[in-house]
Amino acid sequence: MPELPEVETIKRTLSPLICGRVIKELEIRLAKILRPGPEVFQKSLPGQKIKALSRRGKILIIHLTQNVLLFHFRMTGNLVCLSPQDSEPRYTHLLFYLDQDLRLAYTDLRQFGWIELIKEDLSHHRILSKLGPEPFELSKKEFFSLLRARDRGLKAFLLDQEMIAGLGNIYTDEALFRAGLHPKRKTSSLSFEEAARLLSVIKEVLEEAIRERGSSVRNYVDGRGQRGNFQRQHLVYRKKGEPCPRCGEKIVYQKIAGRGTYFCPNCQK
DNA sequence: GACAACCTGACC
DNA sequence: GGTCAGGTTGTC
Repeated sequence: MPELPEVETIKRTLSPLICGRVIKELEIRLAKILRPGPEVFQKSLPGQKIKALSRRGKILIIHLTQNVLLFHFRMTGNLVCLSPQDSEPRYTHLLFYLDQDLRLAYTDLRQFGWIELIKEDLSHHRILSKLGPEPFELSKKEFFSLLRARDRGLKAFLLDQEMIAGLGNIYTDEALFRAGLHPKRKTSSLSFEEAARLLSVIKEVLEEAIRERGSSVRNYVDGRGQRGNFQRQHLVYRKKGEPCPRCGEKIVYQKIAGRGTYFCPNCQK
């Protein structure tokens, strides 16, 4: 489900609701999503205060008094804060009971996501430390050299979290369209100017998506349970057969790098 | 690189 | 019935 803009929106909407709250109790209904396992969660979490929220790539980070929780939502995971009158969402697998009568529900229809409890330092975490740079912190020169590290298709490169963190299927397709680049174009064939343009539209599309509070294509809602609006601005994603907004040719759908990919064969070379 | 695997549901 | 889904990982 969520890519960088959605996780960022969850972070921003959840922060004011749960920072400063204390975890009173924990209800675990699906143990397999918890790392290292349910016993550690049950033993460690009650009594801890939520200090701050942050994000790295598509991972949401909750900083507690003693520990840190990492959430990876994969395709359909989500985290919502419930008021006393709110009914519990479907597919709730973990429920935090907080003070002030609040509940924090982790839901995940497809059960691909995971939550990890960490004791030690974040900086040498096996997953976090392997993530590529945040798009907003990436310079043209760094991006250009990442592109040349290994020659492969642009779509596969942009989806690779170890190259650049946070892009998924939607924003990859939208950025490649804005840049006028074909998803199968080889990374090392880009000129410096093309690379600079690609990086600039990546930042642009992510910023716009965050401003619109993410894309709600199907299930996604933010930390308050509200849908995002950026799906209305999508130019190619899920637009198979529709006219290209730039040239009018039909948008094509093709499986590329293992993912359903939408692009304009006329505008993207 | 392609493909299956992990799951449940929506849509044709 | 088959195909597809805001993701990642392990296997040829």
